[in-house]
Amino acid sequence: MDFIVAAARKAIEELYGTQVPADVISLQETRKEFEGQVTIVAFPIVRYSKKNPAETAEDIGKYLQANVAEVAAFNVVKGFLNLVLDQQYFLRVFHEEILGTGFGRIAPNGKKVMVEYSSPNTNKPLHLGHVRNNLLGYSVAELLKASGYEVIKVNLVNDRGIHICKSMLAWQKWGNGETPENSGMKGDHLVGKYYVVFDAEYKKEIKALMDQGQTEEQAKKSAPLIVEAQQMLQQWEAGDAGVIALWEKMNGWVYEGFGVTYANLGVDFDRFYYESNTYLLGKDTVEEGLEKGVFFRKDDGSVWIDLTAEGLDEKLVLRADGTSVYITQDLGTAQMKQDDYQMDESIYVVGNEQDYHFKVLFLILEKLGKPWAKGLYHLSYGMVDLPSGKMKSREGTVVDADDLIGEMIRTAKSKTEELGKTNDFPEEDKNALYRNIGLGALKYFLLKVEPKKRLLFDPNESIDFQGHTGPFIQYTHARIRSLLAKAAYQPGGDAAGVELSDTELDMVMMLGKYPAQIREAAATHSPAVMANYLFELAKGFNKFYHEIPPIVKTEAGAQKQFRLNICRVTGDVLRQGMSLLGITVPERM
RNA sequence: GCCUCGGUAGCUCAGUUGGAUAGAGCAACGGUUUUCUAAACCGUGGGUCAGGGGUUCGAAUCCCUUCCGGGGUACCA
Repeated sequence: MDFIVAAARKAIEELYGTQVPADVISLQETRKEFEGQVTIVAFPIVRYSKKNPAETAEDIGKYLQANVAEVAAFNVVKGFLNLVLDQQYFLRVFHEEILGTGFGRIAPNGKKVMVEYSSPNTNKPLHLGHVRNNLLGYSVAELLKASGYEVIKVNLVNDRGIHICKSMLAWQKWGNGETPENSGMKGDHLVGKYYVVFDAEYKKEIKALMDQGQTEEQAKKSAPLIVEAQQMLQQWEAGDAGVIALWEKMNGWVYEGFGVTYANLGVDFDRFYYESNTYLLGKDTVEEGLEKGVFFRKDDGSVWIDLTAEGLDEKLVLRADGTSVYITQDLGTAQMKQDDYQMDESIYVVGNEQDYHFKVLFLILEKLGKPWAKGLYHLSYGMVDLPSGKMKSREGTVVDADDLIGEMIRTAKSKTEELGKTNDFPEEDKNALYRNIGLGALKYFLLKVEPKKRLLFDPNESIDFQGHTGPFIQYTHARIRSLLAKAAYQPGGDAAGVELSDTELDMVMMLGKYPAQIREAAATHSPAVMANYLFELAKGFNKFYHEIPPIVKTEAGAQKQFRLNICRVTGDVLRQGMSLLGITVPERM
């Protein structure tokens, strides 16, 4: 629509003798209740026209109608100039751009971006919060790929630390040699079970100590279990062969379990980093900062950065005993990732409880003069809450990822069977379909909400399969595929002899937006943008489908071919767009 | 306390480079199947865009302020 802006500026120049910047021409889609497709707002122009908005709009409308071939007519309503574009214009756009093979494919931009997501702890299974993280990370990576980036998906696994030692210790004490094999329990769940056991036993000890007169704080520090876990962590850091072997064994179980969950979610990674390899990094960076005078050392030997000038606090970057803290590691890891890949941008998909951490991290890297620091971005997303509030593993209120996936598939199965449309499917296809629909519903549910907003999940209310949902879009796609098959669709056709009805025009306009939607979703790191667009498109298609006479039974000709082309492109855009959300669409359902 | 992110229909959410009478889905009610899949379509009702002030021709959108909610503010990660 750039040509409208250009023409309007020319109109103003010729009518009023003054040049105006492009942003004076405010273009918007014409609201449904008025005639036309594009609207120019007259108010910003009045200071150049020196006339009232209605007269200004009238002037420009007349000029455009006379001088721009595509402008067939216009009307003015309260200072809004609504332009009616020629049908031929839309038909040309449809046949030359939308119908082309490259539609929706954006050329490589030569830039490399890293997306770090998932990044789980290895002491317990994944829950709904992780699911949101994984789906967001995967989708953002796909969106960036589609908008021209080279993408590296990275998972930074937190595989060491006190929490893992807790599981290890509890298993050692009370596990009786239980393994995933002999118990039939998924590895990550098994390890998680002992994490819970640890916590329960630890609490008992605390209570006992408090009964003996200790304060809660003392008790928490002196309970034998926590002391033992800390010793275990020290042994781990010292490279104790027995502890390392146990650690490797139990982490192995967890990775096997995570692998299954990742496969079910359909997410993947190009590279895994492990904190056991990175937790010592960052000390060089601290040295560098001291040399550059960005950091300073206190009398006790601890190293700090003063960010009060930026409205933040003083922040510790190295402990007095010379060991790393979280941010030390992250400074080092950021440098390592940069050295490994030399990417232009780097996105961290991490919950909003770490907003402050990343603000500080990026600021420090900038102060250290890292040229790549400006390419860092924290994709911060809101927590997934239950009606009762936050999910808490200790109170057993977490929604387990594997359970949820299983439940979604079962629900999809029962809903599908209720409808009875797939009774003739082979068993294998049925199961694939249930999985398709169940996961489609779950993924869409999580991705349609703007990332930074918190998300409410009610375990007692199953996720919908009707209305603004994944299955709605999947259904629309299946319907299109079925129709095309019945009509024995063949590509081809041109604008000659085609008349556009209102819904057909709507479809052409909506389809035309697809590339811009990819760009916007990628630029704003928001799968929700794509999700909402696809819903609008599917809704528009269903309306179109109901309004026009049955295509299959229509007599062959330009109009029929045009409608089939609309069906085909809509199906393709739905399929491609959903794949950018990590959702697959079925051929039948 | 300070920092930060939210608050839009009964519920879940769209809508912010400032534009027309604020939109969907669910739920409720009514209609559509001798027509290509009714997981669909059409219609009805439903709003103090948290409150107040300001800027503007025009504010859900920008500024100030109050209230409510989340998160952060560790020599934890």
